[in-house]
Amino acid sequence: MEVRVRFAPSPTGYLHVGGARTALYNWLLARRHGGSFILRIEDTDISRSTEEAIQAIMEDLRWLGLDWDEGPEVGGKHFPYRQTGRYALYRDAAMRLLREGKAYPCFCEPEELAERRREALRQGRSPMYDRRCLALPEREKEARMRQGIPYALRFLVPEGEVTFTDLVRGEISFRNRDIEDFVLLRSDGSATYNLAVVVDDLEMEITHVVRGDDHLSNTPKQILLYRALGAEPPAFAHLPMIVARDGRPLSKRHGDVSVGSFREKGYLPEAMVNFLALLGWSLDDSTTIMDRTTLVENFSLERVSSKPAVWDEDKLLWMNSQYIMALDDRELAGRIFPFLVREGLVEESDAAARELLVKAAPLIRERIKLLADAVHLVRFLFQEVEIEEDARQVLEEEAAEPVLREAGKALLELKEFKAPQIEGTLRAMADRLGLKPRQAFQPLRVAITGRKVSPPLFESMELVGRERCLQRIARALEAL
RNA sequence: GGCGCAUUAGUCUAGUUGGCCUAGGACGCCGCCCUCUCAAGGCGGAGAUCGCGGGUUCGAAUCCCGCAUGCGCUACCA
Repeated sequence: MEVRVRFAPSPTGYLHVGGARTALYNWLLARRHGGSFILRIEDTDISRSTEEAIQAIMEDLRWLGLDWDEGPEVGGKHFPYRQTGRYALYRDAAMRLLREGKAYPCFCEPEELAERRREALRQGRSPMYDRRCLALPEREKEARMRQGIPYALRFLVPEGEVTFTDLVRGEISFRNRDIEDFVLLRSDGSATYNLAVVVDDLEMEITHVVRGDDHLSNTPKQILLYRALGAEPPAFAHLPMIVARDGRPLSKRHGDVSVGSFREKGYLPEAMVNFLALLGWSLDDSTTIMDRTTLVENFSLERVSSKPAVWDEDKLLWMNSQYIMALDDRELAGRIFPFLVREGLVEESDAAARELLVKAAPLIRERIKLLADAVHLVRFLFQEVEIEEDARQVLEEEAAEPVLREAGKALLELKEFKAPQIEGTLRAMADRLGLKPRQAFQPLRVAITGRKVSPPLFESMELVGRERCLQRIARALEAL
């Protein structure tokens, strides 16, 4: 049987890392088994769903390389792939349940239900629906319906218990008497989450429901619904939550955890994917860096952990640096370039700048953990330098003036303005002045790059070029 | 209150059927080396009585029971 999985975000905000991991695991499972990965937008909550959020979620999924086989923009035979277009399906299912006596109308008002719930809690009782509308005489129900009194449709939870095998956690069971008669259709006719998911997963022939842990207690309700509809439930796998260091579920409270924000900070999608994959899953006892192919070839739900994982950005950062170091010059430059454009350092169309960046790539590769880190490291290549505040002190040191003076002369006489030659002549100069390398080179670094920290000096000078180097040295000298 | 799930170092985790675990790997941290700055790299180090308490066993992180803590659900949200 073909493996069919889905990622079903509700577009009430941006895709956050927890959602991204859920999507990734689903995608991985589909790719591992040559199945289908379906994207379905759960926008039954119209008031909170937005079109922008849908677009943003799709953009983030694409950025991560999680392509869907069916869903918005790609279509599929189970169209449409957003719940707002599937009302008829939910209604049909609900009405069928009503006809078969597996659901019943409830005329209770939301406010009064809320009040009863509060009261129950106050008295230490379980705040479950008391089925008072189920007890209504048939004639009374019909009368009220005829009068047009709005009603919600509740599922009549049967007796017994629900036991299922979660692919991550093993056997889990719930007693039905702990499950209340949940609402299927709201009084405005719209479907609630539990009804919609079941109807959709059924209609879309989903074989594995892989989702967050927070849905674990919804599962028995859904299984009951599958059975009531005369269908076999799919397999379930509940992923542990991603929490912050304080042990609470990761959320906005802990800073921006949207996938988009990581992209903007300069994380690589391949690093995100690798890191996300390892948040709750492992290949073995030692493999940490894995490319997409390795992930696809080895992913299995059996190796998914059931304990919540703490989001550790330090490790993500390290992983990102690993992926950055693995990029070749041109690729790395290509990824950094947009960040320079964003900073206004270069024009999008500046081909020469692109080439210069390619040459600078080997100098910065091991010095950045985020693509955005490159900006301040290469700024001096694209802009005249402005000496940074904390770098001025370097020029105030005693050795600064003679170094700049002598270096200027030495560089002027150099036949070939290449890193090895530059290094040779500058080291000789340092010897002549009786200075340690550091004493001799720091003032030059500040003059050329404007900062105390920069890519390797000689290579940087080569890229800046003789003329500009001499100008910068002269300027620094004037400023003394 | 009820129901459910989880519990190996600061963190991610390995540990699938009890012995190869005096608990392995990685991030982070500390030290040394390398060094023109910063990194990267190399070498080394600290850090876990495997939540707690019982039990089963020749032997338990691994099996059983109890407890504690945390989290989730308990909506006409998803």
